[in-house]
Amino acid sequence: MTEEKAKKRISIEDVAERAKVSITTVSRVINNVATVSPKNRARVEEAISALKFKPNISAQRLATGVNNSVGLVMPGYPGIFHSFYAIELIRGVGHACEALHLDLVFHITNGFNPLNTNNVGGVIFADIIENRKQVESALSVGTPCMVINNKADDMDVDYIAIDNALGGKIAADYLISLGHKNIAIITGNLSTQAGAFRLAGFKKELEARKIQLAPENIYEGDYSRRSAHSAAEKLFALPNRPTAVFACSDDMALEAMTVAIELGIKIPDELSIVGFDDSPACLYSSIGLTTVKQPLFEMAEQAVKILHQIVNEKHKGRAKEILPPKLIIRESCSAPRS
Amino acid sequence: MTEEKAKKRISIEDVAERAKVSITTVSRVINNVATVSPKNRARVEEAISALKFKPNISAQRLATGVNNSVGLVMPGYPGIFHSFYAIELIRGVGHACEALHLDLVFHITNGFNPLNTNNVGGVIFADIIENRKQVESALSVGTPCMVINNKADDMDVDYIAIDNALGGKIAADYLISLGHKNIAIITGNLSTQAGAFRLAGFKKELEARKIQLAPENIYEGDYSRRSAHSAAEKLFALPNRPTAVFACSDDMALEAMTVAIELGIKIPDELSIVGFDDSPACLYSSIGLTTVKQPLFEMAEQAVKILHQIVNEKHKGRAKEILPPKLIIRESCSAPRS
DNA sequence: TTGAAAGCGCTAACAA
DNA sequence: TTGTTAGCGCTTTCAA
Repeated sequence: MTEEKAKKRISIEDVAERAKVSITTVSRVINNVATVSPKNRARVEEAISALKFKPNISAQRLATGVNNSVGLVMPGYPGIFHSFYAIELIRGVGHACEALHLDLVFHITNGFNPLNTNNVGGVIFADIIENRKQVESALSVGTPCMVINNKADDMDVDYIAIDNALGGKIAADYLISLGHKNIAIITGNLSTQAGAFRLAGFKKELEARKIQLAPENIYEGDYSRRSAHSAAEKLFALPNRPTAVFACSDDMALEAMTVAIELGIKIPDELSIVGFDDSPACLYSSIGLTTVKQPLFEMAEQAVKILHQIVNEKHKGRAKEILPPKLIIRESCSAPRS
Repeated sequence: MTEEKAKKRISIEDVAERAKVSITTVSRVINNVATVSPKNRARVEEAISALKFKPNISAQRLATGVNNSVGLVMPGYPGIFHSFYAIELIRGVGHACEALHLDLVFHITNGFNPLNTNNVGGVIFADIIENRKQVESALSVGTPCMVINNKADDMDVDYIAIDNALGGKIAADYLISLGHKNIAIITGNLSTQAGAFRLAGFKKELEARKIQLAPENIYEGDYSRRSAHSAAEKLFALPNRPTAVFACSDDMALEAMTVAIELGIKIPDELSIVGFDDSPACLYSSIGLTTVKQPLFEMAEQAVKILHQIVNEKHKGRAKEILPPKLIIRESCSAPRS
């Protein structure tokens, strides 16, 4: 056998040998510990770059017990990745991880498979729909968790969410202030918090302002364009057609707009529409969509920061943050024609 | 001091103790080794679930030297995440990782910061724009790498890409077969392979079919809607206005369509448009966009599978795969008006 | 079928 | 300022 064995990865020992110091000293320069003589530091650095040494992170984690990575678990239902929502979360989390030098471990879940959260320092659950079990399981083994986009008050977990009720209120308030009295809503999926809260906030504001919300003016959608399409058709065929509609997502608002245009209904003159999300799609519709913008990116970023504090035990108490959405006015609304 | 110390994580030893076996036996059941008596196996399993034990993955990796995670590094330039391209890659990679039980470590890069690829089994580089150095560095320390969307023939690295030249040819072929003779192109960024190859394939096919491509019918865009907007304005103002245009991305095609409509040019009667990507935006334009679809999801999935083979030394030779795009016909093209 | 013990590559007392 | 050494939690010979 003259065969060579595969050359093994180079380790801290190889570096130590070449630099003629102990592995401890090498470890010290890796970790920027001050107590290393300039001479030794230089030699170690030379050896590191000559050998192209990169520390073995698994070994570091095992030795320190510290794991500087965060898991991001997202529900894997079809279409989620084509939603503006998911993209913004990934971007925000990614950005924050980058800034904090955290590894981002990305996990798409069906909600049922058990999750081994033991290889991450903490976990961010982007929404909890089907996967409450996974959150509980992570919590039970002591993994720091952060839930995004759910007011998870029933769960003894830290969370950060959008104030969806406020979002509904903002939409209602704007439409009312424009003078509308016959207002409709195409809701999101009401089994999601976002869907339910937007409707609730909207309703409440109408009530407070003494505007009637007729039952036939409430149409339950599910965020999909399909659902908005049929909702819009029914709404626009009403004998007493609403002069304004609040669609609980931009996709749905855009679809409603398309239906209206096909029907020859003039926007915003005959119909005002407000959406929710401020997705890029708004910008390229024929009529700029007025919408309620949610700080998704910021929410995701903030989630990472808080999780990081929790992991480092720098966070006091449960985090329960609620971020306000805000109105972006474009061209799709006006006062009703009298 | 009556204070309790934080309870430590439960380890294989705790399980062994409770099950009254050695840690070796516990390790065996974790790893599904056959040689464990049913009785012991049952006891270990009981202990594991009672204690909610989850193996420490860093320790496993250190002990085995095997790292079942793949890094995905994406360029971090602004806007990438709003591109259909990036999303499809993430989806495809995520899906394949899920199927192969690989951890996906997501890394957004500016292209300059050094990358420690030592904590992943292999790396997928989604496109290489600014970050050729990072690829070379990963390669030099022996990390298995896979480049996506670049025919990286100059780099001794495995890659998988789309046949962009074929994409250009397909678009040209379709337009020619419809009877067009005055055809224009709005190119992508020509400093990217995709941009350059699509143009080259397009040009070549026109030449082969003896169709003249006038210099003023070639307009260099950069995939952005802005660039397409000004390109379209110039193109449509030409004295001898083209009857067909191939825009090298759907976004650009859609923008060109918008400009045309504003100018009162009828699509497809007076102008045929073909795009590239088959992004979801196509479906919701007023006129369905005929486009060249690239198998991005499949490419990403395939990249993971190949990388996985490489890591496990089950791949013979360099992978150099090229996937064909295909034409999706919708409503934006017709024969030219004679 | 089982267990003792030697690492995997690194960090962190502790001693010098 | 430096080095020795004992782990971190797991896998894997090797013997029994």
